[in-house]
Amino acid sequence: MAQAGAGSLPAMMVGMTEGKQSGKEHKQDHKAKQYGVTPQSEDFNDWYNEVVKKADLADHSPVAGAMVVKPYGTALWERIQRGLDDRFKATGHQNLLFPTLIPMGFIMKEADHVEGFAPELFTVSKIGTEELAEPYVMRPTSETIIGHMWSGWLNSYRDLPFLHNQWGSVFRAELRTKPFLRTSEFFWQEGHTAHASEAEARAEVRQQLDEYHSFCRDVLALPVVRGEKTASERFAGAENTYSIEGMMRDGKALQSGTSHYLGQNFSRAFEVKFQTAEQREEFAYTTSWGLSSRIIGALIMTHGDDFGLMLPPNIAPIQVVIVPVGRKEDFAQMVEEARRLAAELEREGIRVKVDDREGLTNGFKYNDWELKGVPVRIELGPRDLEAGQLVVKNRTSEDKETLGRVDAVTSMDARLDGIQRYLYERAKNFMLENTVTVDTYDEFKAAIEAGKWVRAFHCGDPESERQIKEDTKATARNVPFDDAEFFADREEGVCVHTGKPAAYGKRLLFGRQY
RNA sequence: CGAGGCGUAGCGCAGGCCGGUAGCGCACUUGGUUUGGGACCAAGGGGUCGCAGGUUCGAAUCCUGUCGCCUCGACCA
Repeated sequence: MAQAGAGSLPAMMVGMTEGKQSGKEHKQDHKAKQYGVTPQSEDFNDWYNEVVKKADLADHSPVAGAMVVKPYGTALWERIQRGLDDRFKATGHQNLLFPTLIPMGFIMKEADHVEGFAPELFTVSKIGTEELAEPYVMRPTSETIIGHMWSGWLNSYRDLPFLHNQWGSVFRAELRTKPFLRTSEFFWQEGHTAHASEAEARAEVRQQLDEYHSFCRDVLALPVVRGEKTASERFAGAENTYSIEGMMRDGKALQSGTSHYLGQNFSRAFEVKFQTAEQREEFAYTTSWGLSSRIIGALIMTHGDDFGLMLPPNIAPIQVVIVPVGRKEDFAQMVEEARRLAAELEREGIRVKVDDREGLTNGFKYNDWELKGVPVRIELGPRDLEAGQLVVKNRTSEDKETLGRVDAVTSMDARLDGIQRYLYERAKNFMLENTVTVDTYDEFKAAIEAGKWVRAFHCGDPESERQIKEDTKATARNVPFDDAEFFADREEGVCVHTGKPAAYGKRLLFGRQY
């Protein structure tokens, strides 16, 4: 019975595998069906674009490089927002909202900042037909206007720290775009804080990066490497930039969140100063940190497979989908039963959806929910009802299980936890297996060419980094922290590129990147 | 923004070289038969051929421009 269905699975898997290997015609087949996607191994780009579209995450808008995030994608983003927002609040941060339009002059006030952002600014120079005396820019980030406002709000050290965060979107013109990964407008959170001392500001920078890290690990099941960016990869206007880097299933790195120590650069430019307890005047020490909707791209590319998305239960908008099966005359009753079951699962705190769509075959529904990455599917039919059992299938497994109904409900939470852990372990192992340690430039090039991450010594010279990028398209992702759980060992050596003594006292992580 | 490719029904495509008023598969609607891994039969609905100009008696087709998407490059989260 249930085994009959499970029995035909391997045949289908083989079919999919053949499709991978024999080229164009099969690719057309994948595309022709509304719910099939090009296998990852055949064309990772096509796979990604098709998953985004067919899983109903996002769609292209008529505006160049600006996407529309559809309800399913937005549900995902909202869950990410809520998770992060709770964490920010728990550490004393407050949300506020700044204008999208920033006076052009503000951007000009911090030298590195201007230089970094000038090429990608959208500018508003008219209202109606009236030319503006001073144009606005669409914010590429909000350090400047926040600095401007802070200068008016800050008098005494007693006012500090400012622990602010804004949820919104920013604009950075992109000539080459990709949904979630690189769009001209993107959605994010930008935290901005001001402190009375460098030490406190630095602690904040680290705290928020760690927050991103644990959120990625525990909620998104994304293993990420915490570390500091090299000088050439630093945020425009920052003293130090730190990042979390994740590995996608094509071996490329994705910077998944950043945190910056801005020192007094912006506070000087915007006169964000205060009186100390000793009655001296001092500029505030500021930070900023951001995580964007790009993280959805990380979820897609870290966990997804040839069947589509695979969402970690802790973030999945729908954790369990119930598909009522059986003959037409039983369907209405099965839907009833499925709703009853859904209510039981909801009482366990689980997010459930009953697929009560009529006229679609079960197989179609199974594929549909697999494409959308729902972690667990339950099949409920007359036979199950009679036997007091359910057929349960994890998105992460090929096998169906037949379980007693009560057990299935009470063990669902543990099952979801298991899937969550499995996804993290799988991604972690993938990252570790695809990272190699090298000591020669030839090995370096070969490893990058093979789509790996590379751990290598570097002299710290930006010109050498530039050269490496030109040769290999790989950049220094970051210098892992001493207490990063991956790649943290301190070592001495010589630069893999120049042969000069290595900087940083450890190997850097290099890779091609999104 | 440079080079290349592509825009024809919701999706995937054919037609274009050789101009004559648009077609296929899937999806959709209705009816019937089905239903535990992408159903079947029958009858239907849906397209100013991305947009704007031009050439022509006539343009999906030829020409020019423009917008958008994809790949590579330069730039970036």
